[in-house]
Amino acid sequence: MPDRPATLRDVAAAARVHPATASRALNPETRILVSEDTARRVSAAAARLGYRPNPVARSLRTRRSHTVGVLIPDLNNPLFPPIVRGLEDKLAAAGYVALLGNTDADANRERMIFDQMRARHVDGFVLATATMHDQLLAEAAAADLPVVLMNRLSQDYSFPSVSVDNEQGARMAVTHLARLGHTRIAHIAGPQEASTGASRLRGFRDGMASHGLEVNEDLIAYSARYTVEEGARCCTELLARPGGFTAVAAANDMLAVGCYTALDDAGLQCPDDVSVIGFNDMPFIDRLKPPLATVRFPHYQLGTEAAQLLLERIGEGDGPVKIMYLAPELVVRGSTAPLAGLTRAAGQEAAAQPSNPPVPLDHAPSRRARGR
Amino acid sequence: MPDRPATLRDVAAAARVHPATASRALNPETRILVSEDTARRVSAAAARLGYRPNPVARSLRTRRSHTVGVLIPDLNNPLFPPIVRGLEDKLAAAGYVALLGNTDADANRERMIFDQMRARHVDGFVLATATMHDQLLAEAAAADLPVVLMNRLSQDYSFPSVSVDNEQGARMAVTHLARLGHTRIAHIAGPQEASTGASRLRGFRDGMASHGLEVNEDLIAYSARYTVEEGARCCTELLARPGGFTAVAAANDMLAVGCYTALDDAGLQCPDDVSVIGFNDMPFIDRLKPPLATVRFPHYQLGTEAAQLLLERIGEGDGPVKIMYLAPELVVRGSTAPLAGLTRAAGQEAAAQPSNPPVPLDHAPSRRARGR
DNA sequence: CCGCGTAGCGCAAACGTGTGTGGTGGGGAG
DNA sequence: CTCCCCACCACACACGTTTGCGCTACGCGG
Repeated sequence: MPDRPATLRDVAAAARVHPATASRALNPETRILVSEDTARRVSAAAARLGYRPNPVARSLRTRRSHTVGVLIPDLNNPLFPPIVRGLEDKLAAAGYVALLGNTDADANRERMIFDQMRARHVDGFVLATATMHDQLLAEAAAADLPVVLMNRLSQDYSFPSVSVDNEQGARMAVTHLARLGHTRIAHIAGPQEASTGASRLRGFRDGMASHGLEVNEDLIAYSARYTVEEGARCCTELLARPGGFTAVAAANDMLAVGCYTALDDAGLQCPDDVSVIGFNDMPFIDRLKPPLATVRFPHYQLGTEAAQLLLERIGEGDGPVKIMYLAPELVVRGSTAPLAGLTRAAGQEAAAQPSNPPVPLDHAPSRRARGR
Repeated sequence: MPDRPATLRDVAAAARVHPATASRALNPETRILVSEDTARRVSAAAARLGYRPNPVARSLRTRRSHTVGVLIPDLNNPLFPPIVRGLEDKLAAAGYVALLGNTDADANRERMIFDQMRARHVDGFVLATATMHDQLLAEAAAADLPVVLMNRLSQDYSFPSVSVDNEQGARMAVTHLARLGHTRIAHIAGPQEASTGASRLRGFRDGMASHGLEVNEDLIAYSARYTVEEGARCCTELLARPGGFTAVAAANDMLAVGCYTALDDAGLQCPDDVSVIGFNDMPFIDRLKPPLATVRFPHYQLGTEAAQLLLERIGEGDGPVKIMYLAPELVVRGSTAPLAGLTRAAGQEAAAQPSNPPVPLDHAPSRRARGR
């Protein structure tokens, strides 16, 4: 065996043809240009020599790196691993590979990573980072770089995107709480620079209105980031305000977990004193102290759809811009309970059945906690 | 501005030198070969044109892709995101980028991904996949490909590796349970093809022996994979065997979570009826129903150290093979309690202080559950 | 029989960079 | 003054692949 990996010239020599012919014979696109006989001969030689085309040389020539950049805030956020897996699986099936970068919601870091990836000549970008109106999109558009937005939208430019229907999801959360009898419902809003934060707030307001509930601005706290700490801070802040509340809808599971800590510190019980509902249905969130009720969307599929959209953009150049929404799904768990003094039956909605195809983690049917 | 990105020839032309000279002037290694004056001129021209070296062309020439392959079982396992971040951060600082592949503990998939990455000419590998004696290592060694093992060892070949001291960690878990008064301690072993599974089992046996406790084979169940389901299956199996037990040390947090489900299904309370301790201190594991006691190791640092070792291998060719162990740390939480009938004081060990630098998730000091 | 279209293949030039080799000029030593 | 050495730079080629172009041979219609 050769210590040096077989090159196209070796294959060509073995098949007694010119390297150019070997190239055409091996490329499915151009195989029709060579006779069937020689194509077979070349293929045989390639197989015999264990030939593997050098993607670096190919990239240099074709100006296609078959890599895409994926920018996310932080891989440690349990929301992202399934999404990233969906992305990578889909991309890998098409011969692409993802370079992922964690921006930590830092604009400078984001800029650095973006430039670095552009220097590496990625064929496209999937942006799941939070900031809404930034210059990166303009640059990418100017450079004709395919970009797909994930879980965010952009009004300035029109980019393909795939995201969950956040307004609808927030409405569903509010509706659930309202049906349990809650009227004073608080909201911990996400960062308003993020489209998820803004649209979930809209959905919250809309849902309250449609149930004839007053939206008291005192019952809305604005978090600066999607973290447990921020959730705790906001919840504590809400508890200090006058009026009080019996339920809180958080814009995100992380923020909801923060509520747990804040309620704990205040000596309050969830769900007996305060019902809590989150958003995202992060892995393992169903195993928390009271299992967290939340709004689920198919994480893995979000990734595959984003990959699909990007591949279409890369392949066909510019077609129609597709904006895709995935339907959210209410998941009722033990962190919400009927308002004290109501009949138990008020809370007996059927919990949605877990039916995401690829999330391999155990979703054992968690029993609803009994209200007392 | 040029629609076409500036190339080295453009820079050379702007500085009135030959491209070769420009190349040498810009490369820190070879800068001494050109006069200081021209070096300055070239640098100025490069800056003015916004020149970014084309990494593809450079890779083709230098046979260095500045990419490394990272193979892990499954990104959805919460253990891995912090590790991967450590890896990527360290690699990025050195100008490298990680291509990560999820093997799903499937040998065929692993083989495919490995080949694909080799085809992409990665400069090295970080292998965190579980199977111990495989052919991939032999191939990599034969091809002189730098390889670093993460959380696994190989006796056949000598590869650099970084992992937690699994035996010591398992001993610490057993010691903790023994000090609480438990004598009948069960073990849910990890897959024995994985070095973690084997060494934690050794540590368990060793710990039991050093406390003068009998290691009954009936109290050891072997899981096929590190999953919640397998943990539940094994725990149920243990419960069905004669003799009984009052504490269980799982080889992994996932398996421990499975114990929760199994105990729940059997109508048993943790920690009142059975104490449970895990291994890894996965993110969010401190927020479970009873917060899970476990053995922690610095995840992020595991990643950075692996990256460091790999970079050394890549840079300096072959030096001494370093085998690095990170010290584990016992984390006592509410899932373990003194054996019923003992004095409370027996369980009053000080909980280890959380002091990992980079794990940004909230580790609120979880109060120990009171044994009754 | 000739011309032309076409299938099939070879030739060579790229893509952008790194590097071995050679050549030129100037300065210092003999 | 001559020779040599060294600093500095240009030349050319290589890395492995794709692709536009042109050449040859063959078949077929006029």
